Order: sequence, then structure tokens, then C-alpha cells
Amino acid sequence: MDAHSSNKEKAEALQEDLECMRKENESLRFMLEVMTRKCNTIESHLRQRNLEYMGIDLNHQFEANKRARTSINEFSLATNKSQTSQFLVRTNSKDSTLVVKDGYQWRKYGQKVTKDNPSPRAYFRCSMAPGCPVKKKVQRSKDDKSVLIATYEGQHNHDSHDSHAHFSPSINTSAKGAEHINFVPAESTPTFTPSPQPITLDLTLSGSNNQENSSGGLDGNSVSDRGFNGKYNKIEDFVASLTKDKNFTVSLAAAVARCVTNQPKP
DNA sequence: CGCATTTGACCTGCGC
DNA sequence: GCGCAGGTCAAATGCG
Repeated sequence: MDAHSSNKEKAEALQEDLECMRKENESLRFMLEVMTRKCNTIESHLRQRNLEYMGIDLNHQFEANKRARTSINEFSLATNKSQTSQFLVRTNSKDSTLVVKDGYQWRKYGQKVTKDNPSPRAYFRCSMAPGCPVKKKVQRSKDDKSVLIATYEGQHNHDSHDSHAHFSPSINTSAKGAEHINFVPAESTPTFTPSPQPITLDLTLSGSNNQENSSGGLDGNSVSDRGFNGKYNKIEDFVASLTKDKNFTVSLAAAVARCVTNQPKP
């Protein structure tokens, strides 16, 4: 009967392990959910704040432009209808080029000085694929010369050759002058409460220069995550701490493997 | 030489 | 119909 009792002990030990792993799995899921929620919150906050900034800009532009054909709300609707999206791109203020590195290849086909803004507006067509209908307009912000306003129209009929560079231009530091770029999507939320403080978000997780980027925002109002239990100042810090934790990595890998294979822990 | 950029001319749409 | 402003075209130019 010794064999029987030892098997029973083994089964109990395995059940204990299984219970531990279940709890670990639950906590991991909880953490993932919390991080997802925080990301969504930050994203929606950014969009709202950016549109508030754009609202001011548009108000100024419409005051200056008697030929304005759309109201602010109409602008918002048109943005959705015609598949246009607008991004604020922070660049080196000394950089006079209107180049926005977004992972696609663009051919410039025109430049025009508009009435409401002394900075010229450049017109680009996507040249990565023949027949790609996407166009973009790039113009410096009237209020902040270090900010480029990039307006994209249409949808690409191909993929970016560099998916990492797509909308992650701060990764690309080799471009002439474009050494410090942050993208801020400016679309969809129809709220235009004036706010004097635009915000930018550096979406890269590239470590050291994140600190500089976050403190070097347009107005020092870059978003930082006050973190889990006040321990982590930024999501990046939290993620970095997690990725450095060997136990976390191993547990996460095991949990993911179990989820993928749909198998209980042995 | 081929390709991208520049830039003046031209086209288009809208308000008056 | 005219004028204005944004958008596009295409010849000229520059660069590798």
C-alpha cells in the first residue's frame, strides 16, 4: 500500500501546484487587465486633450480665414467621413524640413504657403506602391514651430515596409533633423474645450531617452503614469521592472503556453 | 543617368 | 462672373 499512498501524495502535490498556477494565472490576467485599462484611459485622455489643443488652433485659423468652409464640428465629421486623420508630430525646432518619418515612403508633389499660417504646407503622395491613394499634408504649427501637423487622407493599399517605424518615428533617429519626434493622434472626439496646454506622448519603450522625452514635452505636460500602488512613475518603468523579473517572465511564458495549448499544468 | 525635390503656373471650388 | 485660396501639375533643378 506504500505505492498507493505515494501516488496519492504526488497527486495532492500536483493539485497544489495546479492551484498555485491558477492563482498566478489569475493575478497575471488581473495585471494585464489593469494595464490595458490604463492604456485605454491614457489614450482617450490624450485624444481629448489633443483635440482641445486642435480646437484652439482651429479657432485661430477660422478667425484668420474668412474663407473657412467648415465649422469645427464639420471638420470633425469630415475627418471621419473622408478617412482623414491628423497627427501632431514634435520635431527638433531647429529642423526646418517637413519630413515625417512614419514608415512609409512619400513623394513630395507640391508646397504652398497658406493664408492662415506663414509656414509652408507640403503635399506628399505615398510612393511605396503604385496606385496607393494615400496623401498627406505637413505643415508647422502656427503656435509652436517645433510641432508638425500631419494630415493623412485615404488608406494604404499595401503594408509599411517597416512595421516598427509605422507611427513610431521616435525610433528613427537617423533621419536628418528628425531626431525627436512624438506622434499624437488627433481624431474622433468632438470636444473642443479650449486648453492652452497640448500634450505629447512618446510611445517608444526604448529606455534612457524616454526620461528626456517625457520631460521635454511641448509644455512639460507629457503624460506619465502615476502607477501601480505609487511605485512606478511610468508604464515603461513598470513594464521594465516586470521584464527584468525572471520569475515573472518564466511564469508568464508558462501561462501563455498553457493558454495557447489549452492544456492544464502537468 | 535616374530619381526626388523645388517652384511657378494652372485648375477647382466657394463666397460675394 | 470675379476674386481668392487651396490643391495639383509639370518643367527645371539638384543630388547621388
